[in-house]
Amino acid sequence: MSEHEDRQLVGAFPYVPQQKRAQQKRNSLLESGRELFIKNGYEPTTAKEIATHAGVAIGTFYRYFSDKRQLLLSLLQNQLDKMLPPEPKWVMANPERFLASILESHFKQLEQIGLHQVLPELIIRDPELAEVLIQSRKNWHARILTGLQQAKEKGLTWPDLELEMVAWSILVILENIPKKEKESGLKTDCVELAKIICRMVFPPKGMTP
Amino acid sequence: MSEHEDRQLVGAFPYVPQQKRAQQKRNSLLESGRELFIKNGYEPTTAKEIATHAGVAIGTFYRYFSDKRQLLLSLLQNQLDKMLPPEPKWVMANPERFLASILESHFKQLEQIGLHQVLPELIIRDPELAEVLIQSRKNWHARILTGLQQAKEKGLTWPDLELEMVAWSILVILENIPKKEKESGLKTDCVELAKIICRMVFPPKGMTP
Amino acid sequence: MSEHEDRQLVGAFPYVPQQKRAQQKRNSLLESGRELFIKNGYEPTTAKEIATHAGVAIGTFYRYFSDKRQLLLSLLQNQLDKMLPPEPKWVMANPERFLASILESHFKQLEQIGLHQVLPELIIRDPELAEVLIQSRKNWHARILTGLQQAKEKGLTWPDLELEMVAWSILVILENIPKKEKESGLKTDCVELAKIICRMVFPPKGMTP
Amino acid sequence: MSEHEDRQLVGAFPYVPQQKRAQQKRNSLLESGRELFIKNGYEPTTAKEIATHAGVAIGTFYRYFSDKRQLLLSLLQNQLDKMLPPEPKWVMANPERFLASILESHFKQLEQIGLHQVLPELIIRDPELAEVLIQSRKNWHARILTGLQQAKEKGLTWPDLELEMVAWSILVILENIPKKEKESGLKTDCVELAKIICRMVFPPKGMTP
DNA sequence: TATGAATGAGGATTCATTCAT
DNA sequence: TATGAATGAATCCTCATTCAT
Repeated sequence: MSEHEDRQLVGAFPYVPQQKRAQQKRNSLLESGRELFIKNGYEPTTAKEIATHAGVAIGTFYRYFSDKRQLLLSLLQNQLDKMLPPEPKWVMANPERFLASILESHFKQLEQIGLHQVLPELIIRDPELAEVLIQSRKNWHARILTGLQQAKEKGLTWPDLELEMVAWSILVILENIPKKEKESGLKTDCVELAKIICRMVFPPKGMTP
Repeated sequence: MSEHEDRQLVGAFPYVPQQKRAQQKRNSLLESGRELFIKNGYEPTTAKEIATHAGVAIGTFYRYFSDKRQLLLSLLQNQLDKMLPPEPKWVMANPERFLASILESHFKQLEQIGLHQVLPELIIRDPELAEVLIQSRKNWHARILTGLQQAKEKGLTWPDLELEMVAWSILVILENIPKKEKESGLKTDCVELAKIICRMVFPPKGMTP
Repeated sequence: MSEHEDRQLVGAFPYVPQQKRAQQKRNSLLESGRELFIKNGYEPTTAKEIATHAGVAIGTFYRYFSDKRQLLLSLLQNQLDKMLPPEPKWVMANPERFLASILESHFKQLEQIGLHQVLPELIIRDPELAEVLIQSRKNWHARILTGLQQAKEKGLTWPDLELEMVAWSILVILENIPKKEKESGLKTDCVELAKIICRMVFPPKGMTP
Repeated sequence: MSEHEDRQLVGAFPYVPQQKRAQQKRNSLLESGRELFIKNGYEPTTAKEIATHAGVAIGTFYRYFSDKRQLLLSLLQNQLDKMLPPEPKWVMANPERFLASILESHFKQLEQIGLHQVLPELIIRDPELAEVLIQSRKNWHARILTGLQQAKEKGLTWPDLELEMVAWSILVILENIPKKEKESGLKTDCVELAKIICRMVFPPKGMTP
């Protein structure tokens, strides 16, 4: 039943089609929504636009989604799934490798990050959605935190490390890289970035902490 | 002529009233706009709402602002002015003190930060406005960068410090603190934060770099 | 494909419906517009009024017309087509018969003349529209002129006839008859009118020019 | 009391100032109204515009005129006065001279004709005003008619002349000359025009009617 | 008198949503 | 199922008019 894999969990959807043809139509709407939300923002994008872009009639839009918001939620559902961490194990020997993996998995999801641009607009208006997003961030945060804790327990980090705050700092930096790249137009040098972050966490090699 | 002091410069707008009474009304509209934008977001806030909240008729709104966007720009004009840096001198002896001053000046502007919540919504739709905001960020960034450069020239920092990226990291962290506080409900411990940041920049005291 | 016959060409408007039902609705709007424009004038007539009069919602109005002006243009498009001349051949033997035909075809278009009442209001504000109307008049003028020329070449007219100006005079007289009838409430005596006009053009029967 | 000469007769005016200064202000408003009505039409011209153009505040506008319509009426009152006929006596010996005088007096009032452009817009909406204008036309018509009658009584015209209709035709031609000149950009040749008109009225010289 | 700030009714237009075909 | 016509609430904005200064 692999067709049901991404069945939506948020809200009660009017209809998740069983037939392949219909599935395609639904996906086409999702994809159109994603593109238009990213390009024009959430509010300014109309249901009609999405339908037209997807090559279906407006009535069809409302067959698959109760409204614009629900399409967005489905989209996020999909994306948040993709955001699930690729086993973020903090490898003690070479912490920078850990960061590399996080950065890698993060940047490979550039499209999904596109949606991130849209979210701030929504968080204010949609507390339910905000909650979902905050949870997602908390997961990220927790994963980073866990890694740090393990490293700390092994005596690898600064002994007085404020785990919470460092984890948060790392999270914030990672989150904002796409924005930085977009504004500057330059690709970020991951090695340098990892070095910087590691200095927050680990004392210099030659120094006994 | 103190009445003219904060005359607005944003746009070529119809009217900035000369009379005290009218000035008050205009400010009242600005303040109402700020509150509602922060509370409900930009798009969902209507001109009528702002007028009603300010206790004036809708016509009065349009007397002072060509539209909602103009009001927002005026608001930002005010706020961005307030963001001008309070003598951002990087005091070599005690770098954490420098951070303290930045953090301090930053947190004292909590209201302005409120507006920041609104901005992402706008950046997609309003490239002109986006430009203004990006400029403002660049100023912040430049100021932090300058401080770091001076410190580096004095041999105080890690010798291989990637100035640009460190400055950007610091900026991002500072920018996101209000959001963090809002989400977690906790006040940030500035001392800890300063310590973390300093580790990105300076080698440990006892260590000759 | 008779459904496509009277597809509108004015402007690039959203939608000319393919379905019969919708066509009817569109025509109903056109007719309502015509009536209200004639009765109340162009400016004072609102889109809402037209929609209500046509028995549809305001949204439906904007489905078929981008705005009031567009509706008017469509209306004129229809009417100007109807104004195309019914073979305006100047029959040499009996010039008054020629006039009769013009007058006849002119008076049979009383509804279209209704719209003429509306036009002066628009010409000032809408140069594009004014151009269309002036062209239409020029056509009329040209047709009258051609007839006169033929008559002149055959030696039927006053030899020193100022063709241009006579044609213009006839045009003006014809154009204003509806107004005259409206103001006086009396039907115009076409025979008398024809006689008067013919005296401008032709020397008396018994007189060799 | 020559200052009172053009005291308004239409409606009850809020205020006709006695003082010279105020009179100037009032005239300035009238003149501004005239210019703007002619340039932009009646409806689209706002009271504010008129006031600004006249260099006074909007409140002042309403001191002198109850509203836009009343300003227009005052304007027409002035103009209609100017339209009073310069003793239109039909000189039997040379009828073309008569026409010359009419045409002359008519073309000397080109500015007033400017207002004529505005009237059609109003007639539909303002029956009271329409009445005034129709009366004015009737006066013109009556004057032309009288001249023709005298000529007819003297046996100068076609014996079967339809006085009413000829008078009307002449009126219509005269009325439309400014429009013609505006559209074609050419000055009308009065002599030719007079010739044409005379042929409607008088039999050829050599011919005993 | 003159000013111009304030008012708010009213017109234009959009778009989410429904429903008959 | 798919369509797209129809709806009308909601928003934007203007402008005639009033009234406190």
